[in-house]
Amino acid sequence: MSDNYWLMKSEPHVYPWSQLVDDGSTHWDGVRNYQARNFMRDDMKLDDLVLFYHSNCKPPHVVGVGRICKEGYADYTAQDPTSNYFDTKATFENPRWFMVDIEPVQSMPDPVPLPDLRANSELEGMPLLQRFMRLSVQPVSKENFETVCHMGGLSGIPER
DNA sequence: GCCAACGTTGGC
DNA sequence: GCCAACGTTGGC
Repeated sequence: MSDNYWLMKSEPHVYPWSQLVDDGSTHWDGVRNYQARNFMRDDMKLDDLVLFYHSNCKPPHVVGVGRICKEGYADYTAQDPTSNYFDTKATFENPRWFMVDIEPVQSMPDPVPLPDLRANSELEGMPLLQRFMRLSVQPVSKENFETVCHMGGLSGIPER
């Protein structure tokens, strides 16, 4: 099993954690950034765990742990002219954009606000906490992942 | 709602 | 292939 850990951002007014819990799983469409795409296409593996992060809210916070339940495949919204994410350069042969599927594993009993993450010296160097870090899909070290789980009130990294 | 940083686009 | 203009992100 791969031992990669991740963080994915979602704006709660667009797609909140509670929606993922209700849906049971979702496809992570609409990512239009090459670095984030490459992570999803090349590096995210089945059963990898993901910190689900609510951005663009007060305060931003980590709200749950998810799991990759389908590895990278073509983001079909790029080929759908009616979609907000339509991209004229995406074709069946060369889909250009990729997505994964994610499902909820555990909700954080105590969602972890960004200021708390910043205040924890154990998380120094965590990509999320770097200035002007905009990547919506980013790697997290196992150590950092476990620390955030503890801060959120979990006993450790969830079973998958 | 401000705005800095950064990614992308497109003219040349 | 440079680079200015533009759009987006996302914390504050």
